[in-house]
Amino acid sequence: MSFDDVELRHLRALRAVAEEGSFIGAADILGFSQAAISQQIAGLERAVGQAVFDRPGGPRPVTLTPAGRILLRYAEDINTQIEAAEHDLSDLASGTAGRLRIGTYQSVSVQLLPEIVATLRHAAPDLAISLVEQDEQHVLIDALLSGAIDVTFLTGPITDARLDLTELGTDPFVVVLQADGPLAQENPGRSIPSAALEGVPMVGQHDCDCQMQIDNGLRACGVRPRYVFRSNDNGALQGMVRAGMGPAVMPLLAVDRGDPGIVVKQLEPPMEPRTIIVAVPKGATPMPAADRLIRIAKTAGRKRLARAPR
Amino acid sequence: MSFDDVELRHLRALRAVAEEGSFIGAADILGFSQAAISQQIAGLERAVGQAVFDRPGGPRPVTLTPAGRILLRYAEDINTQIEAAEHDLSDLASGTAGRLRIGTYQSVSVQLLPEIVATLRHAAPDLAISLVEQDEQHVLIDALLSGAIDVTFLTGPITDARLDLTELGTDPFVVVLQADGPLAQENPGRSIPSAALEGVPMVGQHDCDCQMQIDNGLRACGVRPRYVFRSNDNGALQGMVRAGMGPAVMPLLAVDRGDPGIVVKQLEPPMEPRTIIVAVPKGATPMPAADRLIRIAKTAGRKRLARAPR
DNA sequence: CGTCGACATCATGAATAGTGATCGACACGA
DNA sequence: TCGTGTCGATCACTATTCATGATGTCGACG
Repeated sequence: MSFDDVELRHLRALRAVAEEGSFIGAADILGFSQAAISQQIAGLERAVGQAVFDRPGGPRPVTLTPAGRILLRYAEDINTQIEAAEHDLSDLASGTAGRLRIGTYQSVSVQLLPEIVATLRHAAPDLAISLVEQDEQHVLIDALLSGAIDVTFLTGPITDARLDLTELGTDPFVVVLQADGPLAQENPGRSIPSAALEGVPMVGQHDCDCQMQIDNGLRACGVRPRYVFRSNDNGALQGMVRAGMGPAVMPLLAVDRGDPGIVVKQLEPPMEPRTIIVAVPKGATPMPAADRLIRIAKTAGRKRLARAPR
Repeated sequence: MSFDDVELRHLRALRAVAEEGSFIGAADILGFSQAAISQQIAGLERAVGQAVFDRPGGPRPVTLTPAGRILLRYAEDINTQIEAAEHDLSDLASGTAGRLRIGTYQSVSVQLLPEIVATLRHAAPDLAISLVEQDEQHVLIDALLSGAIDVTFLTGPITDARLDLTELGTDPFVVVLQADGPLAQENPGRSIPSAALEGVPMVGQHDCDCQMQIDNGLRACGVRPRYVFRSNDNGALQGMVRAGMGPAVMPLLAVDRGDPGIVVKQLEPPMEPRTIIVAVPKGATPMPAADRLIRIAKTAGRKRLARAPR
């Protein structure tokens, strides 16, 4: 018989008896017989090795011993914890409260995510959403697998057996040109042949997953890109295009199409587009809030992205 | 099946499995079979209404679900509480730590209590001793019965069925005279007849339990006391005696006998002495620290007080 | 494709919790 | 002082729960 035999049942009985001042009252509250309460308290006292109640006998109320008072204080605290846990878990189950940590990267952050987050906030006002922006995809994946984030956006094509992937659609790579620059004038249509970029000084991001995909795509078209300006800020890139530094190949999502100083053209032949993906850990129990996010993201993707391939 | 069915056993299993990453490991730690752990986790999951572990199957370790992570955090907290409770209770049982609140009143505070507290501190260095000084006895008794203090000094004679009384000894009432005043010169022996006080201006305390006992005692000897100065500070009273304001009748414990300006004489016939008593609530489980205090106080009483009557 | 490792499940026996009845103690009122 | 009522303890009994060992199932790995 030791302290480890204390169970929540005992603490609940302790609380009830202390509140009611009688075993019978506690029995009523807890829905047990008086004998059950008597035995529970006896069990508790055996476990802690000392009496927790003084029983004056007769119709007088039982009172806490010093040990009982100490124990009761902890019992109250523990009860509070349990209730908080219950609350948190029901929040989690409903997906409408608690915490959702979302991994994201720049181009998604700019255009797609604000709309998704707004919708999610509206659907679950008490959900604490936190965003982790990180342009290196493998870092996002590591964070997801380690539990540092609950769900993350990624770009495909990608296959990873440890992830559960949901494709939202595709985001084509486009060429961004100075609106009245020579390349735009030479190519008045909606597209521009990839050969037109060969040897042209360009602007682009610093080496990252996204830029590598662009460069690989260009090389596949026979273009060896030459960069005269690099920045990871899409607005800065677009500003440089506008200023005539050179064209940029960017994912469409990253382009601010309201800018009159630039024009957007499709590459001919088109590069394989990247797919926008939401990922959660494979096999792991999903957070309902993450499920909700994915549903919302799919809706947003249908509206804002090209149809997903296959 | 509801959240109320969660028991500490479940949380212990949760912790063990989460730490070990396997049911079998947890079973080893807790000293159960693997089947038992499996059932405990299953019971926990039924109680909370959602899975707490993802079982990937095969030799890969089980991992917490989001719900499991939340629950585990609370489980850790609760475990901490339980351990703290165990610690506090063992402190209480040994009486060497924790908290002891002692009720006291002025004359005990001055001479008897410092020695007792010093001894107690030496015997139980980690015990947090707090003193509540209050000269109105019924307030001390109320505080004791309501649990605001754990043990209190009182003065007798007293009978109260709600209290468990321990008499430490008696503290006689004595007459304090100006050393070279007329009353001292007229009564060179060790005692003074009560009649000598009749009509003499005296100094005494404001009306309190103690002073009432003195006045009743004097009246029983046929003396109607007349006070020309009152203070509840024993030092002030003694100073007034020294200054020749008049004699005082005080409990011996309250007299600073090292003062050469005063002499102490027994009253003849003697008044019924007050008894010094330590009280704890009757019937209630005693605090071991209170028991220890009482034992120490009895020793101190034997040394410093007259033998307790009968 | 078979084996191994790990969890689930099942049948069983033991421990335990809960129940209703009864006992004993105490305060209170006649 | 003696019922009397109230309350907790205890008892015997029942139902539930718990733990076990054996077996089943699933996935990973070679």
